[in-house]
Amino acid sequence: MYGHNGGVTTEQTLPAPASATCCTTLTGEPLDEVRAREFARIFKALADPTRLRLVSLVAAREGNEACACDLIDPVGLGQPTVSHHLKILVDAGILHREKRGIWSYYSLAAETLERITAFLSPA
Amino acid sequence: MYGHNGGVTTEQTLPAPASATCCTTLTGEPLDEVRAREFARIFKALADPTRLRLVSLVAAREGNEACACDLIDPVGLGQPTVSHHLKILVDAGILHREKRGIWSYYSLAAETLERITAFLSPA
DNA sequence: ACTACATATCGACAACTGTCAATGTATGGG
DNA sequence: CCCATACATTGACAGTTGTCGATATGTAGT
Repeated sequence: MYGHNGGVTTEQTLPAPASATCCTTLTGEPLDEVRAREFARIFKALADPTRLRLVSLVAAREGNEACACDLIDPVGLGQPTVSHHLKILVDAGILHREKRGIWSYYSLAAETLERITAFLSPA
Repeated sequence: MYGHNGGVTTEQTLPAPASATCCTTLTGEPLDEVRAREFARIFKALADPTRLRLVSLVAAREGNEACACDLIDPVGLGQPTVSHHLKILVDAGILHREKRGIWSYYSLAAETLERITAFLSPA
């Protein structure tokens, strides 16, 4: 009776969970495996100090938007590392990216943050 | 007969950072490294499908409380693995544990969940 | 004491993660 | 075209994580 859920691996570049995560709450029906994986993906993106600081740095900007170049110095890590973290946040649907000329501008994805708070709120 | 309340032990190991995380919001002042680490620790506990399902299974119970034995079969993993995940959730301050007789009862820690929603809500 | 049961802990393993240096890919200015 | 700038990608590495089987701890009943 020992269920083995071996290597459930390799999902790459889902744009955003979106559909099934809508309206789901922690205190509602017990999460099925699919939804649990989708929400875990979002929480995983927030489960790193550097990424939390990046999100808060974006949120602190006028218009909730910041250039990548403005984010590198404050977190004190290398440019490739910051780029890597930003990619994870974008893939999880927490930030939006928009290229303008040379620069990449990142902004808060309010939809996802609202979905997370809705998920946790009736606790 | 389910436990006679004789040795009810509500152990609490490092419930949560609490102090510095109080009232902190994502959209307020940019997170310093200490607070970022504290919130990352909570999100990390939620960043796993199995643990999300465990929390939702507890939340689905009457009184937001469940025995560990009720949680093992639904998630389909081994008992040591479930015990490990529950420990992580307790250490992160997301669940409370209370031993009654032979059983360990887990319940939602509303304080922590509220702090997370407060952290994300003004998004 | 012995047995049965519920849970926690340990040791090990593969898989994943965060970080960096090096390199690649645009974009705009001269 | 050449070059500097802003980001992204790659490859490598140590550290962490999820899972298991085996074992330990603890509680209650006989």
